[in-house]
Amino acid sequence: MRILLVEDNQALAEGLSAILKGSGYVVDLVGDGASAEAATAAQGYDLVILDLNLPEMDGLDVLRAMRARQNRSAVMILTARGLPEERVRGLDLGADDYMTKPFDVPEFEARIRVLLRRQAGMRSSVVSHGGVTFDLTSRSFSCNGTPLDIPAREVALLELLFLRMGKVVSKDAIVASLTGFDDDLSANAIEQYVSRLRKRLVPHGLTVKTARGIGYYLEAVGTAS
Amino acid sequence: MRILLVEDNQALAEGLSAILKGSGYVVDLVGDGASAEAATAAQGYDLVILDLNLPEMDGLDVLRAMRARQNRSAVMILTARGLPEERVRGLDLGADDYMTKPFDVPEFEARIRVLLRRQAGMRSSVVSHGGVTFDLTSRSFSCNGTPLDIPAREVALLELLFLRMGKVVSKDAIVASLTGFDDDLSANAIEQYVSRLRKRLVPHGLTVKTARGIGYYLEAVGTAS
DNA sequence: ATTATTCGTGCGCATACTTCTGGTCGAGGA
DNA sequence: TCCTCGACCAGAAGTATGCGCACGAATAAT
Repeated sequence: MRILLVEDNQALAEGLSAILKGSGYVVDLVGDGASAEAATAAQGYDLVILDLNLPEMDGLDVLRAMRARQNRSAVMILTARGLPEERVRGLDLGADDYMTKPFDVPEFEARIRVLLRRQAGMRSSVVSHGGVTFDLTSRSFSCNGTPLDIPAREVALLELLFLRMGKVVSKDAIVASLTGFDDDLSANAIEQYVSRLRKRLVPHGLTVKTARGIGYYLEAVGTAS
Repeated sequence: MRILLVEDNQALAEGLSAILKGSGYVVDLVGDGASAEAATAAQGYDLVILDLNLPEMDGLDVLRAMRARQNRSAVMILTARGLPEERVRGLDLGADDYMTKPFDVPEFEARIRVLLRRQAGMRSSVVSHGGVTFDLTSRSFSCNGTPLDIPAREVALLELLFLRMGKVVSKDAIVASLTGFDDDLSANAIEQYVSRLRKRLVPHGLTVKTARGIGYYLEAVGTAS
C-alpha cells in the first residue's frame, strides 16, 4: 500500500509519516502543490492525504487537477479550517474523507484503513475465460466490454458450463438446473441449446465439447487435448 | 439509489428520511436491529445509515452481521456517543464513515454523496459519456452545458444505466433501485420509462439496448457490435 | 383552484425465444 | 461390415416477452 502525504508543516509531516510507516505503509512525502501534482501524475498511489493549507497552490486545486486527470486514488483531506461549507466543497470535488485538525490519531488510522480497504475491495464479481466475461450479479456475458446478446435459456446453460470451465456437466444436472419442480425438459431441447450456443460462441474462441453419453463441457478453441 | 435508514428516534428518522427523499433517493426506514437484519438480508442497498443506539440489538452487531454475510453495502454510522475509541471500533468493523450527532446537514449530504459515488466506482462528481454529462452532486444530466429536462423517475433510471454504461442492469435491480418497501412497480412501468427515455435520448447519441429476458443497458449510438 | 406534467396500468400487436417432431449423421459394438 | 443408439440440425408451432398507445390517477406548478 503506497500513500502520498502532502503536508507543508515539517513537524506534522514527520509525525504523520512516522505513524503511517509504523502501520506498514509505504509513504512518500511532499511539501507543496506542484510536487504533489508531479508525484500523483508519476505514481499510482492507493491513497493521497492532502493538507489544504499549502504554499503557492491550494490543496483543492491539486485535488481538482487529479480528478481532471482521471486519477482514481482515494483522497483524504486534512485541514485546520473547519468551516462546514468548506468541507462540503472538498467532498464534492472528489475527496473520500475529510478530517479537521486537531484529530484523534487512532481515528485517523482507522479512517485510513477504511479508505484502503474500500480501494482494495472494489473488484466486482466477474469470471473471465479468454475474451469472454461473465458478471455474476447481472448474470450477463460480455466480450471486450460489449454485452453478448444471448437468450435467457442459453445464458443459463452457458453459465453452468462457464463456471465449471473444462469440467463435464451431466445432462441430468443441466436439466435439473434449468427447470423448476413442475416443468420438465426433453433431452432434445438441451441438444438444441448446445447447438445454438456453439454457433454463437465460434467468434469468441469457445466451444462446447460433448462427452458422449455423459454430458457437455466448455473448452477454449486451440486448447485441444 | 436505495438507502436503508436504521434509526429508532421517530422524529429524527422522519427528518432524515425527508432530507434524503428530497435529494431523490429511495429510502426504507426501520427502527430496530432485527428489522435492519431482515432488510439488509432481503434487499441490496447502496447505502445503510445506521444509528448505534438501538433498542434490543446494538447497531454494531447489525454491522458485524452484515459483513459476516458478505454484504458489500456502504455503511455510515450515526451516533450521539462521540468517544474516539468507539468510532475506531465502528470503522474497523466495516463502516465507511462515522458522524457524530449533532451534525451539519449539508456535510451529512455531502458525505452520503461521497459514499454513493464511491460505491458506483466513481472518483469525481461528474461522469460523461459522449456529449452527455451527469452531475452526481445535483443528480442532473446536461448536454454541452445545457441541462436536460427529464422527469425524476426517468432520471433515476438513466442514472442507474449511465453509471453502469455498457453493462446490463437486470430488471429486478431496476425495480429494487426505484422502489421502497411499500410501493411496487409493474414490469410494464419500467418498459414504459425505457420507452420514454429512448425517445428523449435520440438527439444525444445514446440508446437503451435491451437484453431480452434479462434487462437493459446503455450504449452510444454508432458503437454497434 | 385550475392547469399542466408526470406517473402508472391495461391492452393489443409484433417479435423472437422455446420447445417439440422428425430426420440425418457419426461413433461404437457385434 | 452392418446395426444400433445417441447426438445434431432444420423447420414449424406455441408461447412468453417487450413495445407503444391511450387513458385515468397522482402530483406539481401557476
